[in-house]
Amino acid sequence: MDERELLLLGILMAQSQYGYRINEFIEQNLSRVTEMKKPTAYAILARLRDAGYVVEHTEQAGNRPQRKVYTITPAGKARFMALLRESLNQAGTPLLGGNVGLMFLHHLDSGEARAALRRRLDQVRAQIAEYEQVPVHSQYGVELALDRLRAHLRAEAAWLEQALARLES
Amino acid sequence: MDERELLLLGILMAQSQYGYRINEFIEQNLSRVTEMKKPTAYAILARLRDAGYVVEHTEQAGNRPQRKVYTITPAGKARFMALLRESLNQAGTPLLGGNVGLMFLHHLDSGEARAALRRRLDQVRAQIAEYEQVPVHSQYGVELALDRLRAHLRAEAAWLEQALARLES
DNA sequence: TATAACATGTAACAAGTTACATGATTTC
DNA sequence: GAAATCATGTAACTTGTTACATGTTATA
Repeated sequence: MDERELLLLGILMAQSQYGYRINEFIEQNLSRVTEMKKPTAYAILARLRDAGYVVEHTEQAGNRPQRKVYTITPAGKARFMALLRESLNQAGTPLLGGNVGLMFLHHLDSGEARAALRRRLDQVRAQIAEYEQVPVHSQYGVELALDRLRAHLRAEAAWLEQALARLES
Repeated sequence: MDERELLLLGILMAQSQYGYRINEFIEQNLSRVTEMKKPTAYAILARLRDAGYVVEHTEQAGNRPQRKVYTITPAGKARFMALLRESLNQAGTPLLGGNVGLMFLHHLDSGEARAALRRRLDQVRAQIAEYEQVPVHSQYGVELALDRLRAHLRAEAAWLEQALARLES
């Protein structure tokens, strides 16, 4: 199941768009949800077109470079719903990074270990603060995803606090 | 920063080992921490050898196929500590999957949306139950990493419950 | 007048996975 | 006698990233 394909189709469900704008939107608003880069977006858009999930028509605004506007087809909408159901029905284990370091924490003396975890805690708290300030752009359901990320950040902070408390004793 | 390199060096910090056993250990005990596959492990081991972080000596037990046993060198130990510090000091945003689906949850009618989240909740609860049963093999610091994963699974369950409650109202 | 923004892409590269190759040996 | 385990790897494939190519038009 390709989350990127679902994302692009989902964006096109709301309105027809050209690649540059889609990528721009992702970079500016969805950096926390996906890390898809520009050439990848263009490539997947072309793939979706070849598969008949979207149609492409070129558009020219004034004498600016021509745009390739993508519009989702009925087949694309069906594909979107199928991918959406697939994605929502699978929980997906949170395989988060940073675990390997924790595994070997005991190789540091307890002073350094605590200092490292404290630094990590500070970073997580900073991230939480940053997320609180993210504007509530209720476009699509971004808030739901952001809310989930916030919950996990808070869980990470709480876990670090608890791990630190255990190290103190 | 390559977590896999850190992992292999960390395993070799405890004892010299040959590739097959290392991979076996990872598959059996660390499937939740890393998804590194066999050929990748062999490749990184060879790379570490070329870099002088480990030395390789072949060993033959009876007339079984010969093993390449890897032993960490002083340079390897230094490298391990450097990677460990680097890994521990960076928090790393939990970029978890499944967010894209959530973004488009509103494309399902509320009945189906709730059903999907409930299924997801069931899966997360099942995973939590599974984790409770993981034997406490205090080899290395696996428990610390597992404890963190458990915390995130519980946070995910709590978040899903809350999201469901919001959908009901 | 230089540089950033607009708009689309290609090409080279990096990294990891799957499938396959090899050959002995224990287990069913 | 067949299949699984032991043990190491290679080769082909997949996927995505970075860097580059191209050409126009606002902006500093």
